[in-house]
Amino acid sequence: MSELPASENDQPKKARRRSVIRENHEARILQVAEDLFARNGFNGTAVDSIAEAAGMSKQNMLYYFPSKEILYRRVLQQILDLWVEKMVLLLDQDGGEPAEILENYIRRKVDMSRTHPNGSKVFANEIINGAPYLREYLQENLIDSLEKDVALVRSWIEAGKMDPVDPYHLFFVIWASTQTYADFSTQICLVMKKDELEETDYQGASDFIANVILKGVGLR
Amino acid sequence: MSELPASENDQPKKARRRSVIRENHEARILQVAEDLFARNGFNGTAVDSIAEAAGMSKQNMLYYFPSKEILYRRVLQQILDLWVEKMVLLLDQDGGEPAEILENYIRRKVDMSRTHPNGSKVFANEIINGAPYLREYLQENLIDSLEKDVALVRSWIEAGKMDPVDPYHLFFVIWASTQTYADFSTQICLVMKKDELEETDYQGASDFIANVILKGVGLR
DNA sequence: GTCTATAAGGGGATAGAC
DNA sequence: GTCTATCCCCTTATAGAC
Repeated sequence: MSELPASENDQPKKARRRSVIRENHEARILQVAEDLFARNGFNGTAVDSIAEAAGMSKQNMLYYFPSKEILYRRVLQQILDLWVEKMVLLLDQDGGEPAEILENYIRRKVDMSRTHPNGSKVFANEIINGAPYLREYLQENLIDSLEKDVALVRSWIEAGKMDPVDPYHLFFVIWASTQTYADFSTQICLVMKKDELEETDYQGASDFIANVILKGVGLR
Repeated sequence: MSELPASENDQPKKARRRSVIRENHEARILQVAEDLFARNGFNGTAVDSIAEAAGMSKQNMLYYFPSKEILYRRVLQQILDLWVEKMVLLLDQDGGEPAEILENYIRRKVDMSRTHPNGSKVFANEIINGAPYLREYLQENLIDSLEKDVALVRSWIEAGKMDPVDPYHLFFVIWASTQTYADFSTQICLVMKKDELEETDYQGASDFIANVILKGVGLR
């Protein structure tokens, strides 16, 4: 009688409710974990502190994510899925002009720093520390899409639409410039003497980066 | 008889030899500590592993640096002294033209990433994690020198020598672009499919950043 | 799913002999 | 200055009751 057949469309209330609880708890854990990993790094974050922030006991948290490493990998995965989906490539607007495509890319990346600063910081921590957990993922996912973007930029150069710059350095500089408003926000806030960055700061950053880079590579 | 007066120019051999040992050991510890803190962060670096890399026992290491935090602060201090001395300001060449001053600044910063990548990574880790240890130092040292640099850029703009860009964003972008070749070298190596960056990569980075930014702000 | 209890180990730091 | 021995806390993770 306690055996519940795993029927899809006739799921008993009990089972359905359990899975809703699981989803809610997992989502909450992932959210606070991202925040804490961003602020304290992997080693600096105690499982206990994550559980506390999520409003449950450590043991209960470990019921959902059996180990800290598994949880960390899930946090990374969540970030990367978002980045790959929205950020990595230029190619989602084939028809546009180079200047328009590049400017949109830059503005989207700054916007990502504004809306997902913690994800960016977790990612930055990972990379600085040698990318122990996501080296493979980057090799399998980042490289190919970047190659396509590089080829696109090369085609613009060959068509005489922009200056003959090195496309790799172009992307490295765009990534660095846009992500710095998330990763180094502490330093930026410090010198700007404010507690946190405001809308206008991100706006100013987008404008500056887009203007300087587009003009700098001969697209404006 | 065992009491040695602290005379300056008549120091007994024994004391002098001891102090040489101390200096050598401290230097070696600081060096390997910078490397390990860069790769693993503060929390990810065991005192034991620093001692081992320095070729001595943990207890012996703690004789020179009584605590891990004291050692870490010294590592940070060492990096910052170097940066402040050589990097932070534009002002050491009053006579030059804006384009020349800015280009030199950019090239020096890329060079810093090449010659002191570990220092840059330790610094980056600190900032990303909210600058717990060097917030004060930055407030006392970075802000003032930046303000001077910002004022200088403003004077260039007022003199009509360059486009009216926001000087703060200019510096944030220069910092990010130049430091990324140290901090994110793992990612850069990954997509360039090489084990480490070479001379020509830094050269290419300097050229790209200097060209794009100078042209981008109307200085070329 | 959640709790109490606890195992098991790592890591920072100190005491004291030599 | 260096070594042996040790303390003790923090942290991850598991066992088992409810």
